[in-house]
Amino acid sequence: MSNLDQIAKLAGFSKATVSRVLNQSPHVSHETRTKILKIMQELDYVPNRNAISLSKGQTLQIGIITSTINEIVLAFLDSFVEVAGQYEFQTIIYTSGEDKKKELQAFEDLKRKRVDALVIISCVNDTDFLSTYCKYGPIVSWQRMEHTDIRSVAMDQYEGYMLALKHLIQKGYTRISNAFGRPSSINTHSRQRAYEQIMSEHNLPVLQHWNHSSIYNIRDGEQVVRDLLQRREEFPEAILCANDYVAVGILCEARRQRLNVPEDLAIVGFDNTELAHTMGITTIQNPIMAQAQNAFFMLSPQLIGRQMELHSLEYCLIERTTT
Amino acid sequence: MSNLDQIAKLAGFSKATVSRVLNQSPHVSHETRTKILKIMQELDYVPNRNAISLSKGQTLQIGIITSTINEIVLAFLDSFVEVAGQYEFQTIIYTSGEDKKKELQAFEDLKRKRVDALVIISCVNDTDFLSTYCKYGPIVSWQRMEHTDIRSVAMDQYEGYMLALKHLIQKGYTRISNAFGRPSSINTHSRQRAYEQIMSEHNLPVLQHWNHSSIYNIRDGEQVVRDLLQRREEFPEAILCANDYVAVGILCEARRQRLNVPEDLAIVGFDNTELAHTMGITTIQNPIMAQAQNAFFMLSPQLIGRQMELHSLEYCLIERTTT
DNA sequence: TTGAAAGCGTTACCAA
DNA sequence: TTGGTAACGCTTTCAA
Repeated sequence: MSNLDQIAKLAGFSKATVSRVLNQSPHVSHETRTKILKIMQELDYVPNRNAISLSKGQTLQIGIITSTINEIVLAFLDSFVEVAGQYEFQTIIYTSGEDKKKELQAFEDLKRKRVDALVIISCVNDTDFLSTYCKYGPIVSWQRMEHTDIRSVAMDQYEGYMLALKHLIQKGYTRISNAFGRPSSINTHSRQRAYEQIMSEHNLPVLQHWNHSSIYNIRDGEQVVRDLLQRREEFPEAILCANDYVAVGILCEARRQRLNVPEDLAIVGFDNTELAHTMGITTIQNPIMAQAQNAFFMLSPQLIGRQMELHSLEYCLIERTTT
Repeated sequence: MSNLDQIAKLAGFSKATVSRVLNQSPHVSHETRTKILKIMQELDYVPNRNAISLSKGQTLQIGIITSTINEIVLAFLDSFVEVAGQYEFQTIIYTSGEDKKKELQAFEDLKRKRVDALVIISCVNDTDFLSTYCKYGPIVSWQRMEHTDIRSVAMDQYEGYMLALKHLIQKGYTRISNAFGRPSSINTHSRQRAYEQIMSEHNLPVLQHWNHSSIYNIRDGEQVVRDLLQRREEFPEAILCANDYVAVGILCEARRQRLNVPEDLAIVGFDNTELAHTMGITTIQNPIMAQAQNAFFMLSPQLIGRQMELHSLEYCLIERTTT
């Protein structure tokens, strides 16, 4: 493998000049440049990334942290990789599996300059603690955060959930249940707030066993239906789901149990993923791609010294066949 | 940010000794070690990754190349990140979007020592050309490859497809159609070979318009059903799919078109993903996780100087409700 | 057990 | 427009 020194010697110039050619400096004569470029080509030379990173103090790598990669995360991840790539940044995945120690490695990697910035999709460490890492580089979060200086790119789900609730009530459903995600998350709190508010406003019944938590995926959704069926006489008319995948699970299991959707049970998903479209599930359109792009845009002032305009975000309801 | 030099000076030792502490060298007195460790702690010191990578000539990063991240890729990616992480390796995603130039960047990054190794999930460049990069580091592929020294971790899909075909024939289906993936891929050729062989062996009909190519996802699957319905009188009894997602699309669209599954149309997926289970789709179990682990194991001799035993791979058929 | 010094391969500042 | 040289922060070899 050839290096700058060899190129310089062969060309009869100094390393400095070769470096200038590499960095498209205007202060190189045309002649010199062509000569050096020719030699680089002959030697099949490419600069060593580690040396550049060390010297510049910048790696052009961004870490992205998630407890696990599922289809919801995928939509965000995919969009983020795409937009970061447009600005020459690469993306490194850190999956924690909910392990605090493992998750912390990503933050340590910011400190040790392996990555220039960090994007949190989900995290389990204390956010106040995590925000002490902000001094090592910019950090943004998809997951909503409180009491920290880590900015979040997500929207308050209160609005979106409200949309779904109003839709159900307007359609005449009154016995409304929920399949929430992480119990302690801000999203879940927002959703609960919306639910409680509207149910009491309209004087609608709320049964304890209608509200499930820690429901994340298809299998969890299937289980919810089986749980609800335990008390058939108190069966809800509609269910709001943590995400579309939960809705898929509920829909499939409901069919398996000979329930008619939406007559026996109406279902509303969340996110408007491809699958919700395919299976005809009414859902809330969550602009994930726009949020992923915003995540990069929020990092960009510190990364590339450029302020980018953020996409404006808005929920909307997509009515399909499950309500 | 503190560095080795500062630690050394404060501790009253040389950089070499501090470095030895960092690398758990046995040639440091207990006293010295504790003293140095204490100072590191006080200064909140962590070594700079770029400096280490430059000095050692190793980055502990592995690049993984795919044209796009979809759910099938996800299963592989997720498992690979997991196993690589166990050996302290991080994973960098390169999505090419089928763009040869963009894809090549990953290989250039191997050359410029940004990554220590490469895993190809799918690629569009000429494989003979790509294999010239093998001299810069180990490369393995999930996608099957021919005529190169890039080893593949995938199985010949002939076997798996045969399993599905025999199952259908045994169940009495005779008008069998296909939804293939990338037309030029080795997988597709294997599948076609299996199909042609068994159909001629059993003297079964093969209609031109039964065989679709470039069918990759749910939407493509939906379209296949609409296409087939164009000629209702020549409608097949069964369809084999490129993957489970295609099968999902076909199943959903079939229902929408009031076709009964499996009476009017039997469906067989491929891969046995979570979704196939949920929707009760008969499919071929493809040990993706084992293949992802094998991918790392095949790199490991050159990466960590250790030969690992590969998982043995085997297909099997999972019968559910769509056949 | 410790230290001095030469790498690793760039960039960037100051002169010329 | 060019060159010399000091960073960048660590590892590793050779001596002591």
